[in-house]
Amino acid sequence: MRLSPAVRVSRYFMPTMRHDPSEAQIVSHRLMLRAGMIRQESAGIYSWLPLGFRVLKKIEQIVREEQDRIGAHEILMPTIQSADLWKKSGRYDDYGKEMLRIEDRHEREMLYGPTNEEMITSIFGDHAKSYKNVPLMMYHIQWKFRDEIRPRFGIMRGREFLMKDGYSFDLDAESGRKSYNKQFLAYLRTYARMGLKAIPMAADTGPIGGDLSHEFIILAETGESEVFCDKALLEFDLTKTAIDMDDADAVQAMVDKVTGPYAATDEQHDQTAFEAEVPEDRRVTARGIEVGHIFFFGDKYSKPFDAKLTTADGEQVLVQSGSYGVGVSRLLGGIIEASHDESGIIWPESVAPFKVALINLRQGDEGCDGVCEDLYAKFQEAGVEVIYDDRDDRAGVKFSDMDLIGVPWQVIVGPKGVKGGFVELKNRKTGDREELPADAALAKLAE
RNA sequence: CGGGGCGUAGCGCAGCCUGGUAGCGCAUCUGCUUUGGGAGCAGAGGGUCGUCUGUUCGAAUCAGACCGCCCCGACCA
Repeated sequence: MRLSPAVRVSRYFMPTMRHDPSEAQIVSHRLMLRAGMIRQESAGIYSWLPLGFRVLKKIEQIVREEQDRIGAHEILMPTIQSADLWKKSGRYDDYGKEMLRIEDRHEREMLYGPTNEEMITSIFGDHAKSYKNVPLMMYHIQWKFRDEIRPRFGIMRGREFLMKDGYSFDLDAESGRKSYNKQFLAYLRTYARMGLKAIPMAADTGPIGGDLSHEFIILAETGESEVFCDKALLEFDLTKTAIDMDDADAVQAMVDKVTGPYAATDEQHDQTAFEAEVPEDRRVTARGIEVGHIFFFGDKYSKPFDAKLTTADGEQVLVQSGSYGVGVSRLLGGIIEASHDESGIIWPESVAPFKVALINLRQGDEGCDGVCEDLYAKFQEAGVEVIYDDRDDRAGVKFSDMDLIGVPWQVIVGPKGVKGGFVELKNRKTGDREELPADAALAKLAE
């Protein structure tokens, strides 16, 4: 989806706040409200304002690209589902009060979907009948609703949230593992592209057993659970390694490499094993935020939905499946928790709402206006997303707002610079500034 | 759902105890002066005090019920 390439702050809807709203406790919630990215509509339910929407879409797009890269196909299933589907799997009763149940005008039982295993299994099962139809992966990025007992932390644990959920379909468990592995690596790439260090941790596999369930955790002080891992995992960078996703052995080797070192959430943690496996100086104990969960569940859903495939030998077997979730909206909060300072958000360039903030320090000054308008047009021509602060306001207001919303680069145009033939380029993250001619700044940012 | 707290202008809050014309800071609008890190002066607009019921001559203030929101706990992408 295409986002507008450039906006003027004077014509934008960006209700920034100078003070912290009293209801926000954690950093990401406070900053998202202050930056005018979201607005709470109800407990755990938010409207996405222009700035927040842009970031949400950028994150969504990265998730999408990495799913496409491993050959998963995007679909879109509805938010509202029929209770019948869930009665078939038995989860209509199991899910309890977290499921938002509604009734239509004909008094049919419906629900706002908390996830889509039932639906995708019935879609697949109705149309795929042969071993020739697999392996197959499909995913969608859709709003979900879980009626949390106590929503909190803003977007991090809302009731309505945007989630990518993917599903794999295979003829047997061995092939299923290959699909699982592909998703595993896709997840590492996805998070890395957002500037996050996500650590896969073995998760509870429930009644199915096996080793095919991982939670992806990013480290942040405000994390909901305590996690323990080998420091080696923090130093590993998958994006630096080229790998052929169709080479099952290479993929497995990579997964083994990343799952080798000790890593566990408090639920799975074994202190004795931790101390035995990891030298003291490499033991990391921190708090983590779960931003993804992948799970191979075999025939758990294919059985009730009777989703069977005919093998090459003419036998009927239940399809083997897994599901792969990414909390897309939660990631905004996660990224902010991991990347901010006293002044506000520091977006990694890959998800930043704009790459450049163009700041006119003297709106109405012929020279400043001229340089800014010229740069504004040229950034657009160069395909650089730019937000131009053209408000007739004090410099301090603009500096603060642009720092707050976390745009990676600021191009500052003031009367002194205009006279001297230069603009100032500031890096939001490092705070480094340099003075250089406008053309040079343009060239540097257009790279 | 248990425990705690809050609801007064867009945001942050005071007023409530002890009932009597609804206030402050920031933000907004107008004018002048300012102009490289959230300006100064002067003026202006903005409120069914969460809702309902009661007590009272009179309720933001007292009582009851309800609704909403926040925090702690059990639960979760």
